[in-house]
Amino acid sequence: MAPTRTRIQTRNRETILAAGLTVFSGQGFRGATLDEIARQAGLSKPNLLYYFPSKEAIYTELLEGLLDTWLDPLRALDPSGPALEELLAYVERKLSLSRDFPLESRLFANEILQGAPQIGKILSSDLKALVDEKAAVIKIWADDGQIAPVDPHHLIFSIWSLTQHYADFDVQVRAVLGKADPFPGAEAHLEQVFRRILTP
Amino acid sequence: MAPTRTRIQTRNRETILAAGLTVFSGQGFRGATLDEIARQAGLSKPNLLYYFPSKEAIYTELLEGLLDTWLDPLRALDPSGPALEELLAYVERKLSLSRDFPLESRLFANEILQGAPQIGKILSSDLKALVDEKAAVIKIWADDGQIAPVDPHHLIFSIWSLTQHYADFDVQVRAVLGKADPFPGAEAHLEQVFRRILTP
DNA sequence: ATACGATTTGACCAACTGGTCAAACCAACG
DNA sequence: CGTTGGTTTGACCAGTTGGTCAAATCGTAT
Repeated sequence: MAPTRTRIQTRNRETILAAGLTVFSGQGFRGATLDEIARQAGLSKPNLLYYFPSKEAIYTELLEGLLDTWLDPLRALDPSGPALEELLAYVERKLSLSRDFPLESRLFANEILQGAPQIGKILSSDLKALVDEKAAVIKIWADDGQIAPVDPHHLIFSIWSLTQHYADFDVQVRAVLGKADPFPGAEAHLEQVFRRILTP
Repeated sequence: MAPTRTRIQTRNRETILAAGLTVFSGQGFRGATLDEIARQAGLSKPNLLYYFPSKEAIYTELLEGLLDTWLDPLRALDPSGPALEELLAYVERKLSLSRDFPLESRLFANEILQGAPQIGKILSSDLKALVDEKAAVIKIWADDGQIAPVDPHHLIFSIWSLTQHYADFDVQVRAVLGKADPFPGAEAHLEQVFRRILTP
């Protein structure tokens, strides 16, 4: 059963996780320090370690809590829905995650970039299984002629890539565009792009 | 004028930069250590610091040396060439960089992810200028009807995103696909995708 | 109020960090 | 051979790192 927690425990664990998200997403696991996380959280370092047994525990809990949220949009892809609309809705849900949770996106990107030492196993088991399942759905849609023929796995990679780019490379995108919020333009562009890719 | 260098200097500086590339691209700037770079290079730590004044100097030299190579494919986009072929060739050049220089790609990705503390300035000056120039070319092509209408800046972002994904998220791609080299599939997929996006 | 467990912290530690320095080493040229 | 300048290193340093611990403080149920 889940451990019983006091109000204070719940609040402080959340504060710490929020601070950890900020620091880990900007520095990666090795580059982040407990002192910095403690400062961000407004707690003393020993106090952090009263709520979490180690630096790694904070990081792991963040990543695992994140993964579900991150895959929900793909899970929601409905095999019985209209193919094109389902895929466009998936793109939009994924882009919304980038807009609303950029830190989470960068945390994940950092982990993968550094070789996925913590979640590598999960990627090749759970994630692979989910992707294979949804790729099969996409293949059926393509074979049916509901969408243009396309490699289902690479299509999924393309969706991930294009949507997460706006969170992960935010600094670059803004530097090139000037100061403007890139998301309105991104959304219109991506809808247009995927319509052209997928329309039979 | 460029500093005169002995044979040993040239060789050791290259060894150090190669080691630095490996370590920085896997850990980011803060996460990397001089000890680890020295170990990778097969040199002692004080010896590293005989060739470079600081950790940051190694990192900066790597990044700056990289940036030119990284932007060459975009520079080579020829306004007088046939639009679709030019853009498809650009995609292929960019994908080749991902295949042949994945460490360089990840080093760059790490720098951007962490807020581009070293090259932020260059992004909003040189990079922005280059992108604006090439975006204007693409706009003309679209207005001419040589390619389908598309937001030029976001098109460039899409090319960067889709091609670099296979280097930066290599671990994830391989985990999902199984062990296979993803690049042959990626190349065919991306050509198909950009043909559909750009064909008028 | 008081007693109890939950919470917080200052002091501390060993390992590691980027970096320094003087001394040793080495290659090549006269 | 010897000297000279480039090269290498062991010993060292001050600051930082993740983590520990006993003692102090707090909250609250009685």
